[in-house]
Order: sequence, then C-alpha cells, then structure tokens
Amino acid sequence: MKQPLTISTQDYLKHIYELTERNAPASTNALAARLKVRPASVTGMIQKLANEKPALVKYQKHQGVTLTKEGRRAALEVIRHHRLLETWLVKTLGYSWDEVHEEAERLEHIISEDFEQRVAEALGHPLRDPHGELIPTADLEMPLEDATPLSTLRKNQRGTIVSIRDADADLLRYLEKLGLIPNTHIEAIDYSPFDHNLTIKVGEQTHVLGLSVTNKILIKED
Amino acid sequence: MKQPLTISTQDYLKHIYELTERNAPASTNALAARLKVRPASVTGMIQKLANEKPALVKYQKHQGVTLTKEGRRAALEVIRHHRLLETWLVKTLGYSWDEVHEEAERLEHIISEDFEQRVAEALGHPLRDPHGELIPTADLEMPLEDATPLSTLRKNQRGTIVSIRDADADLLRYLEKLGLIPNTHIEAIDYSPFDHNLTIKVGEQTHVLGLSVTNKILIKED
DNA sequence: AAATATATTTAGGTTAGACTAAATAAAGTC
DNA sequence: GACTTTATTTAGTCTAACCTAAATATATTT
Ligand SMILES: [Mn+2]
Ligand SMILES: [Mn+2]
Ligand SMILES: [Mn+2]
Ligand SMILES: [Mn+2]
Repeated sequence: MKQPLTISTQDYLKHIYELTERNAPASTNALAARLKVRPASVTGMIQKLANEKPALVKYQKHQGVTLTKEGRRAALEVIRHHRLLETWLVKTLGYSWDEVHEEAERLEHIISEDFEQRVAEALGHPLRDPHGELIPTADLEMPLEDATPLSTLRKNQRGTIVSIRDADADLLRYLEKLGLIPNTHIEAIDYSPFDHNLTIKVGEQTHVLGLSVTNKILIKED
Repeated sequence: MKQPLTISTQDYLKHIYELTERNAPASTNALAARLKVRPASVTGMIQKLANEKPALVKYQKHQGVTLTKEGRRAALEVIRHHRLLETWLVKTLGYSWDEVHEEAERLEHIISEDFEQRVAEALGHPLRDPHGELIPTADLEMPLEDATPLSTLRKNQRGTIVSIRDADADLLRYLEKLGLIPNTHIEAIDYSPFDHNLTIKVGEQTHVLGLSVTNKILIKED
C-alpha cells in the first residue's frame, strides 16, 4: 500500500523536475532557495525520497539530485494539475495571467484525478496554459517544446511568442502592457552584443529588452 | 499576527458548528466519530482551541464544547466555501449531487477569499447549495432556515422538499432515484406511529420512508 | 599544495496532530 | 448508595517537516 504523496513531497519533486530540465542535477541550495526552506531541510527530505521504495529521486551526497522514473511521473502529475488549473481559472473565473499562479500553486495538490479529467474535458484538452507552457499529457508525458528563447533572435529576424517561462506577477503585468503575450508576432530590430539588449518591434511599437527578460520569453521563428 | 487556521482546526470548528446547531454542546465522542479521530485526540485539540487568544471554543472538562463568536465565524467561513464549491462543481464541471461532497471537503480549506468571491459572483450569489442547504452570507451570517423535517408531515399534508441534510452518496443516489430532490412537491398519504414510517406520493409514485430518512429531508409545507 | 570560501550534511530540537494505554469522572442500575 | 458501564481526560509516543548550529566536504584562490 503506497500512500499518496504529501504536499511537501509533491513540491520537492516538482521543483527538482524544473531544476533538472536542462539535464544537470539539482543542487541542495538551488532547491532550498526555490522551496523557501533551509538547505539542511532539503538534505533531509531528499534522503528520504531516495530511500522510498520505489525511490523517487537518485541522490549521491554532494552530487545533487535527479528524478527517477517514478519521481518524474509524480512531478508531471503535479505540473499537469497546475497548468490545467491555471487555464481553467482564467477561462471560467476571469483570473488574469498574473493572478492564477498562486491559486494554482495550492490547488494542484488537492484536486482529484476525477477533477483533473473533468477540467481537461471542459477545456477541450488544451496543450498549453495561459503562459504558453506545455501541459503534460494525461498519461504523464511532457510534449517536446521546440521554441527557443527570444534572446537568440537577431536583427531582422521575426518570431511569434510561444510562452513566458516565469510566474512572477510583476514581470507578467509588465509584458502584458508591452503587448508581449503568447501568439504575438515580433521582429528584432537591433541587438547589442555588449549588454545583450534586444530591440524589438511589436505592432507599431518598439521596445528594448534586457537579457533577463529575453531569456524568459520563448518564441518560434516565423 | 494571527496565522491562518490549519486544515485540522477548520475541520474541528466546522464539525463543532454542525453538532451544536441544536444548541447542545458537542461531546468529545461525537466529535471524534465525525472527525474519524480518537477521543483522546479531540480532547487535546479542543483544549488547544480553548486556549487560543482569542479563544475559538468554550470548553469545560466533561461538559462538551461550544463555539465562541470567533470560532463560529471561522466555521461559517469553511461552510460557505464548501457549499459554494459544491454549487460550482455541479454547475460547471457536471458533478452530480452525490459526487461533489468529497471534492469540496478538501477544496474548502485551500481556496482564497478571492476565489470564493469570484465563484459567488459567477454563480449569481446563490442562497443554497445542490442539496438545498443554506450558504452562509459573505459577511458570515447563517440565514434562518424555516423548513421542517419531513418526519413531521402527516397524512394529507403537502410539502416541497427544501434540502437534504446529509452528504452520504448512497442516500443521495437513492433519493434521486425516487425523485426526492429539492423543489419536488410531495404529499403524505399515510403515517404509522409505531415505526414512524411515512408513505408519500411523489408525482404518480408512492414510497414508504423510515424515520432515518424522513429526518434528513427538510420540507416547507405548502 | 595550502588556505580560504562556499556548499552540503549531520546532530539535535521544535511543532502540529495524530495514536495507545491507563486513570478518572459521570451516568445508569440494582 | 454502592456497583458497573460508558465517556472523557491524562500521560507518554510517534511521524512529518521544518529549524539552528556545528561539522565536513568540495571548490576556488593564492
Ligand atoms: Mn492527476
Ligand atoms: Mn503557468
Ligand atoms: Mn472565505
Ligand atoms: Mn452540501
């Protein structure tokens, strides 16, 4: 009888998933920062997760942590809940894209599989959430993302915004004000190799964006 | 800085509210049974609730427990969430009235005040949930219920079902099959004072209901 | 390679909320 | 009113998940 994962466990797995997406193990400190918990607590928890049967993470002292098959599925389960919920809150309760994250952050652990299915159904099985992020499939696979960071766009190249990979409400409101939301077409007008500033044209307007912003916007080249 | 109440605390207060609705203090054992927890645990928790500042319950050893003003408001907060959620799940996700309870039972502790408000708004500020139960107002007052138990109806009297005050899924499915849902008109055809069985007519059909059922159905006499 | 700085782990504590077993109080019966 | 049954409380444990402080391992400089 394996009992359901606790909320804390689900959060650890989700953040490990996100930190290991670029194929490097997640460090204790990075995890602690994301989870808003002390490093010592992280060590304790990942030791426990590594000793579950079946193990949810692979862990070697001082070498960081990665997910096992089982841990990965559990993480995708939570992420699927989160992104479906965000989509649903925006569609049915008029939340704006900078407001949904916090609410979904708590609800993702609470809803039943039945609820998940009903929401997915009601939304017509959406592929992406309000920020353009991919929603894991019902059988818990993460679809391939073929978009690239806006920071790679160069002068005279054009693209369409796919997603914003950040939940910070202030950033989201800022981007919305500039018209930088998913499905918007943009064109690079100028690039400064020294500070990595990118000047882009959105409709009739132009904006200069720093690297910390352009790295968080994913686009597809037209 | 008073921190938000834990889920456990919210559940204790909610059940104390329900047990004390008929103005008798709630006993340790009755609470334990409802909360599916041992009596010793209940004693521990109500001692703690009584020592909060401000106190959430009034408690004297061996005399049972009642809610303070603050405890009552906290309880109504949870009940409002629960009943709004049930109403919403039925309306927007096609849950049936016997399925909603379990889901709402968990969500009631998790949603924000913002969420509550949006749902209330989206539903047009409903007065009752899918079982006909009154929804506490936004300022946390419980409206007066003027319905009476079906068990008080006698031969040739007519009434309209107002609510079912029980969450048991089997009972709800049973009642639905008999057509006994809120707003249904019924007529008492016979009453047996020995076993308290009541024979009622619903549309063209007649049914005989025992006291354990008729006590859980509230009606308004026509 | 040693010295220093940073990251991580260990050891030991705390809190919330449960549990069991034993003690005591209240209620019901003869 | 003493006896017995039932309800309640106390005492002592347990687990999950956090914390701080101290110890140790790894990484970076000199
Ligand atoms: Mn799921
Ligand atoms: Mn999102
Ligand atoms: Mn509320
Ligand atoms: Mn209800």
